[in-house]
Amino acid sequence: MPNILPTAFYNRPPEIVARELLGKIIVRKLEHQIVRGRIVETEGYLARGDEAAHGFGGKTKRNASLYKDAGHAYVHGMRQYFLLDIVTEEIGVPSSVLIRAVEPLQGIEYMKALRGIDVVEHLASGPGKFCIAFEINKELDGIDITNSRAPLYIEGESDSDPSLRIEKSGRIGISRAKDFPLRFWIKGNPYVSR
DNA sequence: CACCAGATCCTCT
DNA sequence: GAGGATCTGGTGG
Repeated sequence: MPNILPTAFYNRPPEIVARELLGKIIVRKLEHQIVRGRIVETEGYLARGDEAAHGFGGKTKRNASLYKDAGHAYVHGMRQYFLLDIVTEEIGVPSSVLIRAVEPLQGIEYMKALRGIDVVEHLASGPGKFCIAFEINKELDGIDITNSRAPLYIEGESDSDPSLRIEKSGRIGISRAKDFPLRFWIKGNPYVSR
C-alpha cells in the first residue's frame, strides 16, 4: 500500500514542508501511464511579508487555490509553462511550496516523448520542465492531492529521512525577496536545476 | 481595451 | 551571462 502524504503533513510552515518534501515520491496518474519521480529541489513561499509570494497582493481569480487547505495543488502559468505549488498551512493562509526539480523514476520514455529530449538529467530539472514531463496543467489547479483517487499525489514517510544531505540558498528566478533562504535541494543530486 | 510584469527555458557567446 | 520567445492575468484608463 502506498503511503500518501496526508493533509497534516502539509499543514505546517512552508519552510518546513519544503525541506521535508525532499526525497519524497511524486506520482502522476494518467490514462494509460503512471509517471513517478523523486523530489530533489523545492522553494518555500510565505503567507506574510514575502513580496515574491503570489498571495502577497491579496486573493484574485488566478491565485484562489493558494487559499485552500493544506495539500491542495496551485498550478499557475508562467509564460509558455506551468508551475506547480503545494499549498501549506491552514485554509485562508496563502503559503506554499514550489516543486522545482524531480529525479525521474518511472515512465521515463513517456517523459522523453513529452519533453522532446533524451537526456534524463534534463527531463524535470526545473519547475516548468517538470510540469511538462508530468503533464501538469491548469486542469489540476485546486485539486486535493492527499488521497489515492487524485491524479497527482506524493508518497513517503511522514517523518524526515536523517540520511539526506540537504542544502539551502536564496530563491532563484525571481526579482523580489530573492534572498529569503527558502530554496532547498538534495546535496550533489544531478537532477537539480541549473 | 492596452499595457506590462512575471516563481521559465533554450540558444548562443 | 545575456537576450529573445511567447502567454496570461491584473491593473488602470
